Parts: sequence; C-alpha cells; structure tokens
Amino acid sequence: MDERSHAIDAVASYFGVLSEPTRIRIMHSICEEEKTVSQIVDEIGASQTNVSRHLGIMHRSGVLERRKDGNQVYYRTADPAMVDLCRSVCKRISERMDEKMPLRRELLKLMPEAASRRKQRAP
Amino acid sequence: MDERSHAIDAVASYFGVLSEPTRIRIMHSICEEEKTVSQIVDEIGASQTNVSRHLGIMHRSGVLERRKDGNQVYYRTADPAMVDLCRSVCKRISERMDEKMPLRRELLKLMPEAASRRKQRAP
DNA sequence: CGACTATATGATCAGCAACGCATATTTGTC
DNA sequence: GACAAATATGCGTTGCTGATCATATAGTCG
Repeated sequence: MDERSHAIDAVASYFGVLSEPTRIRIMHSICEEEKTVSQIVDEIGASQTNVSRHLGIMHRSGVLERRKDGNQVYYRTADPAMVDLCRSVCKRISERMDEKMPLRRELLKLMPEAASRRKQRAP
Repeated sequence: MDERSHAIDAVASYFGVLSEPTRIRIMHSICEEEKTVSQIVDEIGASQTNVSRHLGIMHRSGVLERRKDGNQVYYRTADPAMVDLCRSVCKRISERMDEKMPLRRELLKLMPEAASRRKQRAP
C-alpha cells in the first residue's frame, strides 16, 4: 500500500463516516454547540446504545471531540472548517434534489403518503 | 418518512457514493476531463466489471454523467461545484493527516524510493 | 453475416456494518 | 458501601455492499 492509496483510503473512509443517516443527524445536532450523549439521544430519537456507538466511530475517526464533565460526556465537532464544507455539500445536494424534483413540495402537500412511499433507496 | 428524513437520507447516500476507494479513484481520474470506461480501467487498475459497476452507481446517484460515442461510453462529473467541494474536503483531510503524523515528511526523506513514488499524475 | 471490441448486468458469495440486548464501567448521591 | 444515572462495549443477528464469474447487449469492421 503506497502513500497515494493510503490517502485515497483516508478520504473514502472520511466520507464513509458521513454516509450514515444517524451520523448525519448527530452532526446536525451538535454542529452549533456541544451536547451530551443524552441530549443527542433525545433529539434524534435513536437508542442510547446506537448513539453511543456512532459517537465512538465519529470520535475515533477524528470527526468529533469529547469532553468529560462529571457523569456526562460532551461531544463537539473537531474541525469547524470541515463542518462548513459539509454544510456546503449538504446545501448543494438539497439544491440538486430540488432541481431533480421540482414538484416535490407540491406532491408532498397533495399526497403525503404516496410521496413518502415514493422512494425507498437511492443507491 | 417525513421530508427531513428524506433529505438526511439523500445526504448520507451522497456521501456513501464517495465512501469507496475505487470510486474516489474514478472521481480523481475524470474530474478534469471525461474519459471512456477503458481509459478509467487502465488508469486505476481495477477490473472492467468492477469499474463499470461503480460507474453505474455514480451515474444513477447523479454524481456522473455519460455520453455514448459509437462503441465507447464517456463519463464525466455531473456538477463542477460539487467537484470543487469534494476537492476542498480532500485537501482538508490531507492537512489533518499531516497534522496527525508530523513525522511523515521526515520519514519520506529517509526513504527516497517511497518519496519518489509520491506524487505522480497520469501523463 | 461473423468475428471482435466495449460496456453492462444477473447470480453468487464473503465481509462488514448497524442494530438490539444485556452488561460493564464510571461517577454522583445518599 | 449501596444504589442510581450516564455512557460504553461484547455478542449475536441481520441486511447491505463490493468483488468475481459468466454472460448479455450493442457497436464496429471486414
């Protein structure tokens, strides 16, 4: 494994950290201010086990930092620059979604169930 | 599944497309100019089947566009803005890698053959 | 038409990643 | 020390994903 491959793996791995809906929710939840595990659990509505696992993954891969305060653990984003970049990506994706489905909003108003059943996987 | 969940899934899914080393190689290979499948296969050194599959995934998820010319198929990036964003992310990750391994440069100086392999663009 | 090249795809298998459950660990409180 | 709260982790299950093989489709050339 040469240096280039290592760099490529690192980049892919980083994107992989952001490729989970739950982890995106976590990012969104704490991108402005640090929060405890319990707070995050309450906000995103996932099990404590699961949130703790995802936080561990994000922390080990350098996306998040942790701070312990007594009984609780606060997590925060490790790199403001990266957060901004991710924000830009998310924004751009939203724009593209709108371009591709301009009727989306209207459809959701007209047929909420059909619209939500509409698409399950976007491979 | 409400609208917010759908957006979150879309974002995670998009990052998922970029979470594969082979797909990062493909992106890197064609981010400047469109290329045929064969060209990409030769450049990144993966099987034709595999490259074709990854190209299919990237195309279906809107990352790439295709153009057919006779016998061959040209692929190109679909969104220059997104390419720039990804470039920024990659750059930032590299910086973070350097921060984490400050001895890296020194090690490379000590092992010249590794260093000489370091930065090679396809001719 | 037949041979050849370029690309895509169905079937299959292995590996991994996410989840839930139960449990461990740490810390605060009485 | 006993107990409760907050967080982490080992284990087993399950579903998704990527790689490979064989084959299909489409276009080119003679």
